[in-house]
Amino acid sequence: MDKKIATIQDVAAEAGVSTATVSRTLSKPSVVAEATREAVLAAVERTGYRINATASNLRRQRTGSVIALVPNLANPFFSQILAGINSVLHPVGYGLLVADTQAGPNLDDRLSGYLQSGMADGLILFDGTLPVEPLTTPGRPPVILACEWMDDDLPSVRTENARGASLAVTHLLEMGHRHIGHITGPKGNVLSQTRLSGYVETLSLHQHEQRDDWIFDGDFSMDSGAAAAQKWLQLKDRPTALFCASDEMAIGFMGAVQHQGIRVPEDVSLVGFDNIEVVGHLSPALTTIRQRRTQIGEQAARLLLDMIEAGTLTGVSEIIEVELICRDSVARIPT
Amino acid sequence: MDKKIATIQDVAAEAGVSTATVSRTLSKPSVVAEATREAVLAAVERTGYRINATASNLRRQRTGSVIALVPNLANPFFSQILAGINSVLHPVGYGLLVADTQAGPNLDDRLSGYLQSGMADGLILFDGTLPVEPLTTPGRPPVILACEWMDDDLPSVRTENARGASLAVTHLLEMGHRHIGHITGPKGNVLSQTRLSGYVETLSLHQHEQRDDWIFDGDFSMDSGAAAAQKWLQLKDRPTALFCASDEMAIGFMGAVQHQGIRVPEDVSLVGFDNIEVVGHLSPALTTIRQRRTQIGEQAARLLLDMIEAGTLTGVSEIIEVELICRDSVARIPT
DNA sequence: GGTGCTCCTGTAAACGATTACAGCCAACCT
DNA sequence: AGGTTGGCTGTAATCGTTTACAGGAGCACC
Repeated sequence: MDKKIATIQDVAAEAGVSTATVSRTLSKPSVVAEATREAVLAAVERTGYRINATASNLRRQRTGSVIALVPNLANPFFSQILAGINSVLHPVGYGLLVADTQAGPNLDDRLSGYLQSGMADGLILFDGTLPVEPLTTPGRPPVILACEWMDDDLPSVRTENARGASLAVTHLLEMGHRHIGHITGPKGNVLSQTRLSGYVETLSLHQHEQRDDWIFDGDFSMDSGAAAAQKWLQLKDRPTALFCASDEMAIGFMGAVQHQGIRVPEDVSLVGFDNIEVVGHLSPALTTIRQRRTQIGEQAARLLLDMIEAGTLTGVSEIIEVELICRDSVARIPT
Repeated sequence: MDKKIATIQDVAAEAGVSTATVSRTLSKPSVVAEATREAVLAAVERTGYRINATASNLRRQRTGSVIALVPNLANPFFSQILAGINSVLHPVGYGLLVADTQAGPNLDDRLSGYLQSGMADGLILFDGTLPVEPLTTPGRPPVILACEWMDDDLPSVRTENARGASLAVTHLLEMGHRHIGHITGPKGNVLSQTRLSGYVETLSLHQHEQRDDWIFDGDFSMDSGAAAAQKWLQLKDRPTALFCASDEMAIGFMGAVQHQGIRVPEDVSLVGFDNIEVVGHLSPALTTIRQRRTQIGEQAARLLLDMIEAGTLTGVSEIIEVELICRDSVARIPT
């Protein structure tokens, strides 16, 4: 029978009221009389009416959705954050659009494309290396940075990266290690830089030896961890412990050295960063710095919603605590 | 200056043409005269005009987005699939909305909510256990199932699950194993069932011993793999090899038994399923069945787009090939 | 009885695009 | 010259809501 989807007109006719009343019943029930409200709701029920989001959004000059702009969607690191974002957005009627900054040709255009497209009421940016220039476009929606951040005063949600690095290195020192290396994240990334300087500063603070060839270039990926392992193996004077800027690199490193018969933690100790789920199931289970990813997502979504509702482009930032998770990848060295 | 975002009216005024011409220039450039086109494009440039997607969608009776309904967004298994979906959707101007079937209270309502919301032109469903009843709603958009599937004739994209199981078990048999166990996925899941029966049938085919206590209940998670390991350890008569219905369970199992000093593959051989990235970096690297996840996403998106453009609710299905990836987690047993 | 409230509801104008339809003009043909 | 054609453009209706504004009903108070 009802081939077509009912519109607000149909409901109005069915209930014998005007469309305005139907609309009000649905959005601000308190202003319509009890009897009318019931009649309308009954009509809604009978017609199977569902509000047309597109029309509603057009009229209300909003889109009802938020874009999460992720550097690489295939990276599982983000999925849990997305879950956190969605858990906040969905209950209040916002949809989550995801987009990949790697897809497509020109990076600059893409960011401004998303900003100006009017496809979303707000943007969650996970990539701190994007050009800032498009962010100055006049009618742009509010933006919040998650995980990474820029030097500008854009609001952001991030974790205590420097403190995480410090926790990791301090732990290694406390376990008696004196030769501590580091595998970095990609160059030019704020996370890499912050964790690296956290590592450097902690060692300086305790006046411990630092050597350039104990710092290995990585890019957060497992493969880069494995590559670092090759470098480490070739070293004459190897550090006895490594702080890895990501769990994935720690996994890659560990797999590669174990393949060569090197034992972890007896021959080399490792501390990771992130506490992704798998590292607890490795053998040895990886000692690491925990980042609460769900919480990052939730906070970012919440702060962004605040900005959207307040209609402002500026907002507060938030720092999420990190925590050292001790497992079995660090050996105690007698001093 | 330009505080407000330019509308098509502004462009029309600026270019000295009607809004219709502007619209045509942007959607079907071939029908407008060269000179006009240039004038319009220049005006677009000057005003910084971006088409308002909401208004366009309302008029065209579409939404320009597709919903991916994932059982658990935090599960990294899906992120690569989402990337595949997006890589197809984005170039043709569709957005990807992601939603979690676990969020919120009533499952039944949620699916029908998404179906009727009119928020999307199509739906990609990753959960084969959802109730089918809402799928009979009249004005619903096209739906495609990915990975999992239902007994109905909904179009789907899936991998060769039975063949994957068969490849895994056959490989173990060829390596000389005669006592082969299995860790299953969650009960009631088609993937679990199909992989389990693939396992059973392959063993039957070769007339090999099967024992109920060699089949361990799992749910695809690492924890459930670790739990299976405990059961396996308590067994008097242990299978020498296990086919795990997911890589994650294989990881959990391997971690747990290695923790007890059991060696893989010398003491127990393992084959996983999925080929998630991390398993290549484990030690030993896991032998597994590869599912091309990006391809699953791409195909699902492509088939769904076909249905959307054709305006039909029925479509073709696609089966993606699997492949055995031999690594180091299976020992050869002298026979 | 008139005035002023309060409560509720209806009218109608937006929101910003797309597109069927019609009209205009120039060129071409007979 | 008149008719036809084809290429291009403009007019205006339309998509389905929301909401400012106005209006009517009922009531109380002076």
